[in-house]
Amino acid sequence: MSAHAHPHAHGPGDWAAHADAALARRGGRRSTARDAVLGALAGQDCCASAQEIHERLRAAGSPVGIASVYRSLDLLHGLGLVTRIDTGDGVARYEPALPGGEHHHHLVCIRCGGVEAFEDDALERAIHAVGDRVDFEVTGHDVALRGVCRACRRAA
Amino acid sequence: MSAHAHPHAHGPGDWAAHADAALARRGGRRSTARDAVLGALAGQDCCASAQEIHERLRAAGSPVGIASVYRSLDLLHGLGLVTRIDTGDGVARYEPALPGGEHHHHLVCIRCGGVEAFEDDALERAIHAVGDRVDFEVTGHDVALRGVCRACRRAA
DNA sequence: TCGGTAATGATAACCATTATCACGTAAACT
DNA sequence: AGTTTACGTGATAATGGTTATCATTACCGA
Repeated sequence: MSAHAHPHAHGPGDWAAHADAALARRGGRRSTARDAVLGALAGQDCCASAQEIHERLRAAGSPVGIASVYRSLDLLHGLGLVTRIDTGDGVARYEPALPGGEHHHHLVCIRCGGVEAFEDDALERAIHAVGDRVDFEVTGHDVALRGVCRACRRAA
Repeated sequence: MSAHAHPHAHGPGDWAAHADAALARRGGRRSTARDAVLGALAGQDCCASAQEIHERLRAAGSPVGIASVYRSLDLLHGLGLVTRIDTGDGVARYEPALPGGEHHHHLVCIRCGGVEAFEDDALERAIHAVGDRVDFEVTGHDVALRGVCRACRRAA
C-alpha cells in the first residue's frame, strides 16, 4: 500500500539475513522463541503489535510466551533491527528496519485505527535539515499523519 | 526553547479566549474543574502530562480529581483546542493548540525523556505535499525527532 | 426556588507492558 | 559424550497510565 515504491527496496528475506548476521555479531545464544519472532517480523509488510505477533505465533503452533515476544522485540529494537511505532492508541507496533536505512512513515486512520505506509524523499530531506539546525544530536525520527482512510470515507 | 520564533505567534491569553469561545459555542455547563485545567494549559509553553497537570492543580489548592483532568483534556482535544503528543514512553502529553493552526513539533531525548519544541516551515510544506498526494483525508500530523539533548550530551 | 441533568471526584477496572523466578537448554569446557 | 554454566524461556504477578463506574454535587433554565 506504499504510495511511492522505493528504488532500492530490499526484500523480506534480505532483512532476515541482515538480522541473523547482526545477532551473530552480537553473540549470545540462539533461541527458538527469538527465531520465531524474527520469522514473524520477516513475514509482515507493515507494523504489528506485540500481542498480534504473539497470537500469530501461537496460532502457528509455537508455544512462545508473551514475555519472550516483548524481550525479543526489545532486543531487536536495541540492535536497530526493528522500528517501533507508536500510533497514539496506547499500543506499540513493530516492523523490520531495512539495512540501508530506508524507511517509511504512517497514515493512521482516526476512525478504524488502521495503519498504512508511505514514503517521501522531500519529507526526509526536510527532517534532516531540521536535524542539522537544532542543538540536538538527532538519531531517529517518526512521522504520523492522522486522518480518514479511503474505506472509512466511503462508509461515512 | 523554540529554535525558530514564529512571526504570527499568539500569546497564551489569546488561546484562553479562543478556548472559552469554543466551549461557549459548544454549549454545556461551566465547571470549576474544567476551568482549572484550562488555566493550567494556558500557563504552559510546551506539553505536560495529565498527571503533571493534576499535581500542579492540587498543589495550587484545586481539589480536582484525576478523572476530571482526563475528561477535560479529552473534551478539549475533541474540540481541537489541545494537541495530544505521544513521545513513546507510554505517557500522553498535552498542550494548547493555537487558533491559527500554527504549531510546533518535538525533540525527544532518549536519555532523560525531556521534550523540546521546534518549528520548521519547510517540514510543514513537505508534509502538506504528502497529504495532497496520498489517498487519505489528512486532518493532522505529528513529528518527533529522537536523539540526545545538549545536557545529556555533556553528561556523557 | 426547584428539578433535571451535566459534571464531578473517589475508586475500581482495564490492559499493555515489565519484573520475577523456577526451569530448560544451548554452548563451552573438559 | 558428559558436565557445567548461565542465558533464555514461559507462566504469572506486579506496575502504571488511562478509562469506566457510580453516588453525589451544583449549574442553569423554568
